[in-house]
Amino acid sequence: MIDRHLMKLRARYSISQIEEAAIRESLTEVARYPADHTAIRAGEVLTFSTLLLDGLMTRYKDLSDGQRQITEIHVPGDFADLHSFTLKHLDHNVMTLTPCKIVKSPHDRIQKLCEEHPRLGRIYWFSTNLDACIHREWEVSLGRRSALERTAHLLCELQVRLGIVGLATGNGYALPITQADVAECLGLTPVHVNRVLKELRETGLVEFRNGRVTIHDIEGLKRAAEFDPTYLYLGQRERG
Amino acid sequence: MIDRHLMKLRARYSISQIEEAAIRESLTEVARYPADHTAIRAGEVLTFSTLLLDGLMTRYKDLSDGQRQITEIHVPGDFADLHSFTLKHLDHNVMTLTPCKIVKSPHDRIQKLCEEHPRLGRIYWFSTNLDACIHREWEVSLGRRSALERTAHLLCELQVRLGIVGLATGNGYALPITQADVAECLGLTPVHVNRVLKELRETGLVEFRNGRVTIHDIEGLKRAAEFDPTYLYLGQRERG
DNA sequence: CGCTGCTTTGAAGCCCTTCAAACCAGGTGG
DNA sequence: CCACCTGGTTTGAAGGGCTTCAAAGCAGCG
Repeated sequence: MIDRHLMKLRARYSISQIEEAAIRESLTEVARYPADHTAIRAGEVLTFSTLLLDGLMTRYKDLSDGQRQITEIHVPGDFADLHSFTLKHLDHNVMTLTPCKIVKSPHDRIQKLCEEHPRLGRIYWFSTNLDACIHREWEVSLGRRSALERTAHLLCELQVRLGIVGLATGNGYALPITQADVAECLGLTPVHVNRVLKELRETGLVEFRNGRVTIHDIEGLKRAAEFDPTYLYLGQRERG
Repeated sequence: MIDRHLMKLRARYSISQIEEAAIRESLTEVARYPADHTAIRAGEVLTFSTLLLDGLMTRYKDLSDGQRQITEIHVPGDFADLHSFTLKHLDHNVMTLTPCKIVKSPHDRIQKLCEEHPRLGRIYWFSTNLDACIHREWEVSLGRRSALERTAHLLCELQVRLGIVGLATGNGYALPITQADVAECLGLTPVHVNRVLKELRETGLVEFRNGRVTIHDIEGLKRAAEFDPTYLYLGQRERG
């Protein structure tokens, strides 16, 4: 059930059988949410974190004029809100982009897990810091990259992150979201996202149609995005 | 020496004398850096974290064409790179904006601190998550707010964060950085930052001159920025 | 007293937005 | 079985916010 979560962890750290069992014990209730469901509202007191098993979720903030900024996309294997373990309530909302399956991890169990397995505690701390790395890279995109670069960069990031959990090949991946969703990630209008996607398609780099990303030229796409996956901290990070 | 760090912590948590002593013991060497000094380069292996005592530092990323995006400003009392405790090397650079005084906290001591004082461990975990909150708020600014709103928002954020550590009053604070630095925070050109600052000045909201921010209308400024400080998680977070 | 780095201002241009409408596919009901 | 509806995609035309390029102004300093 939590295979993808373990794949994500093991892309950076080795996880022993004992640790794996401890992680499993920290999980409780499974739930399913429909698409476009706000799972967590900013400000509400949380007593558990949400591990995404299947589907896509996002963190987002709304502005008073109805605009919305998505600050991160979550793929299966991610905790959508592990940071709520320390924050207790969130500064942002969390919603599903697609129908999702999740499993809850109560904060008292996470605390027990961290106390009994300090190394896992540090790995989960790392995991929240990895979210911050993604936030920083998005800041760079939003602040300095052109619409085309930004779009290409997002598609590269998802290719890598979905690839880690076995949901992407070199050719592409399922991405059953709308162009409006992409626009909310990129700080653009849906109209302009549409034009950018057209350009990416016509230059033969990548195609995003019918909820699927098909990459025709991965190297060209990375070049267009100036994509450097270092910020995703792949590869084993310590022995043992 | 670490008064401001303690002020920052105590703005959210109570810290006992024992915990305070333990924190002090985790610190070693003090260092001074000149302005515009790159203290940490992306990728280099780190064995300690850097606590900023005095001055201003930033996290930033460079792009191949020479553009730069600052992803966070650090004020006295902040760790510039507590996340290096889990990341071991950074995905970004850290530099001084002004002459700075820092103190180092070796990772092995932080680990000891967290093991012997698990509550402090969680508070430091929280602290890195607070950086992520700031990153998210900046994503919103960069993605959705106009140049004027963005600028006003940054000035509000710094007013609050410097206020926590006793470096700002309701009237303003010292901010000895250039308009070009501000531009690198906001994803704008220095020229446009200059025009926006002129507008903020002429509408009587705030003045940024000679390395000092003078706030003439704090409520108006907050309104212009749609500033909501919730994301800074002020106020006591638990009993005890 | 001229150099240097920062700020300020002007003019022109472009990237992206805005507004509007057509197109298209899938689902529903008559 | 097709007309209709709905949500998403696509395209066009006009406009605006910010950039780019250029140069002048200004303060601190050797």
